[in-house]
Amino acid sequence: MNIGDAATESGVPAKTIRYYESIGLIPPATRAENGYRHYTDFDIETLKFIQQSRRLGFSVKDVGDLLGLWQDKNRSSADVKKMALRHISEVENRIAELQSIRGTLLDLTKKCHGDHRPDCPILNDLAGKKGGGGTSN
Amino acid sequence: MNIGDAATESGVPAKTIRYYESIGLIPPATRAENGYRHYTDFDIETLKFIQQSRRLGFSVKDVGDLLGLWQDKNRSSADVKKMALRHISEVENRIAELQSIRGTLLDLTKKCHGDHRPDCPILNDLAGKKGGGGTSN
DNA sequence: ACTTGACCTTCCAGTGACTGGAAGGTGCAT
DNA sequence: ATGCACCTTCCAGTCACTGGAAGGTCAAGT
Repeated sequence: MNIGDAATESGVPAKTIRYYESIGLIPPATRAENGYRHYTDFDIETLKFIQQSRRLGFSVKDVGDLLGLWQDKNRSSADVKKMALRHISEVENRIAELQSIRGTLLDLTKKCHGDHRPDCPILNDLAGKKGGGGTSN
Repeated sequence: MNIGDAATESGVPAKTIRYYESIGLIPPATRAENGYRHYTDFDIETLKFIQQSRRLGFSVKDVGDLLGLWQDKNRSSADVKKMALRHISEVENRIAELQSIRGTLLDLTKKCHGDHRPDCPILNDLAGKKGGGGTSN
């Protein structure tokens, strides 16, 4: 299977497959006589594994670790779970940050009448000046 | 005021101030005879405005637009509000994505016993295989 | 006068995770 | 023989900084 088909099968773009090879996330593909990369069904599975891990927000470095665990038949599931729990906590921190940002922005937009006049509590807040109204955030 | 003091006052690191100048987000600072950049109180306010906008997750490009509106006394508040609302919707999309990721990960970690044994539903899912459990995904 | 140390300057490189594009080789059908 | 889709490598760009090297400047201390 050439890289284009591997890309279609796995959902990972050909460019990204080459990139993953270049950073050592996947081993160098075997080559045909013409120099084309060649992929097996196992390679496709690996690419799908990477794809799904990335979709769940694991960093490429973490994906490397997960791949190692996946292929280590002597792994302990505790190691995998630990990584997942740590990642969950990062995701939760990020969600909390974004919710705080959302709250502030909603508050500001509520205060802004949003018409042709220039007066705007959003800009006032960004400039560090107190808004017109009551309690914020 | 030299760049170090401007950094302390505004909360924007000196390196980042130079960077903002290099990409044209802020105009080139005036220079003292020795070549040192010189900042006024107005410059500090601008840097604080940028800092707060970035904290709220606006891209540097958006911050440029916001700065333009801030300094345009003929702006309409509707333009500002529109930008804020668009940004809120992006933030909300991102939150939804992260919550979906969080849900999937929580589900997987619940199914993983997390002990010395290698059997692990997390890895099975990443590999695209159905988990062991009864309930459908 | 000299040295030390904290500033400041510029420029180059690296981060993370790709993505786009140029320049050129290969395979297959017409 | 030609066209086209595919493959190859390598370089550059994205976003928003951040680190570091190499060197100039300034005020204080000895």
